[in-house]
Amino acid sequence: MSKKIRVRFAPSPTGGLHLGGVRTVLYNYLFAKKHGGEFIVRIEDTDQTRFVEGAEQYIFDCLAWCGLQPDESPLHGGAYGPYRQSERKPMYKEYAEKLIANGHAYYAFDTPEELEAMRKDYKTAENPAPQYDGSIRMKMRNSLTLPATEVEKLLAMETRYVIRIKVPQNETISFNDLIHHEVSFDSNVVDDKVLLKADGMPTYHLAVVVDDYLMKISHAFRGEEWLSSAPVHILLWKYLFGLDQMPQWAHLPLILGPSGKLSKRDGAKFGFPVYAMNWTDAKSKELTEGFKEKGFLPEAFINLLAMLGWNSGTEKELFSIEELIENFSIERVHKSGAKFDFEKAKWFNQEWIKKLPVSNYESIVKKCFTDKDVKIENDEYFINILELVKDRCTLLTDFYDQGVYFFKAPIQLDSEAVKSKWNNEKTDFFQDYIDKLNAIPTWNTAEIEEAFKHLAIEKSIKPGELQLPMRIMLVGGKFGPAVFEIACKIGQEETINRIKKALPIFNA
RNA sequence: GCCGCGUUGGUCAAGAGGUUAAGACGCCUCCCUUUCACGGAGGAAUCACGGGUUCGAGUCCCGUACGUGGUACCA
Repeated sequence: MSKKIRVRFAPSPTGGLHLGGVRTVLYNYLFAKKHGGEFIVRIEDTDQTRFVEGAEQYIFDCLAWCGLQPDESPLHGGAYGPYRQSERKPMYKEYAEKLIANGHAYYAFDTPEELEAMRKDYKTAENPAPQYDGSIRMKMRNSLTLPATEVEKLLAMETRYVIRIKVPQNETISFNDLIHHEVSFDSNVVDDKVLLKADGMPTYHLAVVVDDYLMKISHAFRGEEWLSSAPVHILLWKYLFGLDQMPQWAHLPLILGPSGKLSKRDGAKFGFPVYAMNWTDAKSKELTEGFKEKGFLPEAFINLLAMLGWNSGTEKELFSIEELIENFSIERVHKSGAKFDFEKAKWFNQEWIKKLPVSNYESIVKKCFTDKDVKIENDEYFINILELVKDRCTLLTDFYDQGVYFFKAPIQLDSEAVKSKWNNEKTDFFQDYIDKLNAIPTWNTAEIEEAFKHLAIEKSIKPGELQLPMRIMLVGGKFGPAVFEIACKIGQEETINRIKKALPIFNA
């Protein structure tokens, strides 16, 4: 009885992959994995005017980064290919013609100009956007209004035509959505959507039902922006394959930006990424930053996306992909859209930085350093440093600022922080401290600190008043782990050098 | 305009007729720390509105408002 679980993500290769898209992938993936099913990626490239070179590969790169690998796709193979709709073109026409034969669709010969005229002529105050529907299809040029001989002739002459669905009048079209439950529409407000375009390509509406059928899709998850066109799909399933064959629908809530629907613009305006990875528009050369390049861990990205529209019902918020698979349930997906909050997103990343062993992201962070010409010669030392500063980083890119001073002396010293309390006694202290440091036989944190405190007491200065200047000398600013720890890590010679270099700056 | 979907603190949210309406992010205060974080303790802040139903409504029903999506030979 119960079919094998098969779900699909069906993107159009037209540009960057945004948050909402990845979340749709994620929910598909989680559902499939939880039920031992298959996750398919089908490329919906039926609109040749919007096709963008490289966009398909980019989508797969994003999925790979997120760790959401398809079981079947144009790149991964599978038994239900081809997985690009452009390569399936002949299949759709067959079904469109079947619909005509059964009286559920018709040829329409109206030119774009005629359609435009129709929209203008029938436009009224109450109906500002007239549709090609049951109330006006009999006034247009199609195989319903033209004599059969005329239709034959037009077809024989290879006149450009489209095939439109003939939506019945006065019916209630309803279906049971996994998230919204019972949803229904009055068929009179559903228009006769184009099924097959003049170029022979199917529209989304035809393609999605034909392919979902042929690929044996059991559950269809998609964004809520599709809910309004669901009645067309329901009708098509009814006419073509039978409602009992239809997948279970789940229309996922939208992810909103600070003001309405989340857009690429929001990202630019508010300074957060909306795409999974960097995307450069081929024409404008405009670069849109991605979560990956912003310094997000894929674990965190997945985690935060999962929580945007779903909740386990417990207080747990940090989930690994395995835990998500185990806990996910479509019943707990919310009905309403969620506003994306970058602050919370950063919190997830910070938590994952703390949670994961540094070896997980060492190479990514290393690249941040080498990109800025800081050479990492000792991996063990590098990992050590990362461990030391990880609590201070919310993005992977933060490691650079939090850790550079372990590899090279600070260029700028925040001398303003010490100036007001700086005096000759302190200069004197540090000069003597240099000698003490030189005398330390085995360089370690305890010895460095011991020498510091003894000398401070000897000179009757509170050690606390000397720690900040010392920190500025070594780090350059008011941040970082314990000072003596830092001194220990950077070494005897380097510590002394930095103090020597800083003294004249403080005295200036 | 019409149609669909939605509405618990600033944000994410728990909640399935009876709760002092969880928790998290952010914000504020304090502790820890003579740095910055981490960690810990506390605080401010919410059921869109109006009618019902009910002994009792954030929870059910109806309206209104607001938000959001659709209204293409785009997906």
